[in-house]
Amino acid sequence: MSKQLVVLDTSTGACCEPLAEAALDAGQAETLAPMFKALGDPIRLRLLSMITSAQGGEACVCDLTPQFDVSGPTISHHLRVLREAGLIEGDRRGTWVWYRPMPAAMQALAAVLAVPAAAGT
Amino acid sequence: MSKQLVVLDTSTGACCEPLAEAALDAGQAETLAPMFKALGDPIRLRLLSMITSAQGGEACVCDLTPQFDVSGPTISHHLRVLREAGLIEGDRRGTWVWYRPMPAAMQALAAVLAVPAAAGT
DNA sequence: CCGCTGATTAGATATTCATCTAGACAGGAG
DNA sequence: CTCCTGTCTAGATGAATATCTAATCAGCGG
Repeated sequence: MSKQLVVLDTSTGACCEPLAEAALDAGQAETLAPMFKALGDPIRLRLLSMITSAQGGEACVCDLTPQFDVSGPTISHHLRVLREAGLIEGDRRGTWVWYRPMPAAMQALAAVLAVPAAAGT
Repeated sequence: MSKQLVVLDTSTGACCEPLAEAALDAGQAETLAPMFKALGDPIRLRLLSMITSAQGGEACVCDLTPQFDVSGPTISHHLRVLREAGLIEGDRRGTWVWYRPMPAAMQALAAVLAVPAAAGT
């Protein structure tokens, strides 16, 4: 289910193609902006980073929470924001809840940040 | 004002490296989160996209403003947020002001979104 | 200098957000 | 069932934000 499209144009055989040739339209911006907004908090950025780089591709809330100076409910709130933005998903497994990244969403954001190669040159 | 961080390790000279192997530390998150936050508004996202994909790698405020339904000062405010986040820079040329993207900053953000390729493997 | 156009700054306001405490819900152990 | 631990929800509050109008600054042409 989490098999996802690769937005890269590999026809030339090179990676890092200039993906952002055309400007986003209003609808795309309305879709993508909430995802970027979700990353606009240091705690959420670290949470996503921890989840994404975790062994096995997922992380337990019980391992995430103690790494921050804020209360448990605050971490829960931030995880919910990331989840509602479509950047992560989670499920309870017995006592603990585990979260995984959603690669397609992250790739969609990365694509927006691809600067046309000829920008400066 | 405009500080010039480069959070990327480009020492290998190769592109598309798996940059997000390790989780961000608190300091990196504090640096990067304001940049993501700046992109967390549809108008700013479109502004950056327009500037980035503009002919010649820069765009005039006079061409950007009419494409939105908000007032001139509001566009000016959003451009300032993008500028203070280090994502764009601008200068006045006679009557008009032109903005350009800052590719290093955008690449730093894209690197955070690189999902470790071996996540599932 | 005076007026005109483009862009930014200043101040006001209504909304959104991050955080907390208190309480509820889920699941396992005795 | 009862207790305990882990996680989430609810409600409150102070701070940050997006937007506007009015005013200011920068440059150009008479």
